[in-house]
Amino acid sequence: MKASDQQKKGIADQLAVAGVDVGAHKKLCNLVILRGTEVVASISQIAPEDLPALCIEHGVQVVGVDAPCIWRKGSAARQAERDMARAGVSSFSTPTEEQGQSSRFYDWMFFGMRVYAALAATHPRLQAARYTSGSVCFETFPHAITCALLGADVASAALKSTQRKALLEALGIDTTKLKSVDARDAALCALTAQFLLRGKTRTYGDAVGGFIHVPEVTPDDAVAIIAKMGKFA
DNA sequence: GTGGAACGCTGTCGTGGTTC
DNA sequence: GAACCACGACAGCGTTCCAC
Repeated sequence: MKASDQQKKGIADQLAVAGVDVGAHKKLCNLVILRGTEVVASISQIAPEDLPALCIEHGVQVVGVDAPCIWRKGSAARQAERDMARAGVSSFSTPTEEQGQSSRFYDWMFFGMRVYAALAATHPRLQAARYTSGSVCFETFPHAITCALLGADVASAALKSTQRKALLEALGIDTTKLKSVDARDAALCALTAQFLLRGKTRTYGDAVGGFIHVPEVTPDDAVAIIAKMGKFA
């Protein structure tokens, strides 16, 4: 690792970052706050409107959110989703707002929009491909993060429960505070926030359809992570 | 009783194979 | 080559089962 990268990593590890996994009426949101590899907080069933105060209380710099930041416009999929499909990363297809209103199945997406709206005053959505400074939130999602860290051919949504837990542990994060799959997904979002602070993220999409940020690692790093995961990779 | 894991469901997209 | 269909992928939800 270059000296400048070491310095960025050190700064990123000192700052608190957060990940939010968005559910609907019953589950609400899961919030996980990381500082370095330490899980500072893991809180479940939080209303979107309560997130800013918790982020400020813990000095959170960047928030990764597991929910679409923008509805689809027209019949074509969002640019970010098309980009990921070309890269071999399957993703959930964001509907139009009208489609979202037609089924309760999409209630969780409206909760996601509430998360971005609630954070707008303290952590406005990053609307550029690269992070420069300040407190922001950004869109990401666990399967894409897993694909980015392990490779699309290794990551499996079917094994998400065990594989994502093993991935977090391979990266040195204590998962004992992360009781549910949702908490672990939020932790992966927080982890991506650390990569964003270091300038080590890959970005899919455009300003119109919104950006999706995922970690960027070297092939050697991916091999090392997979080796640490053992049978779960 | 509580919490975690597993499973099937919904809705849409992209891919690959088959048919015309 | 174009059109069609089947399949597998993702997300969250609800239910069921099992371990503690």
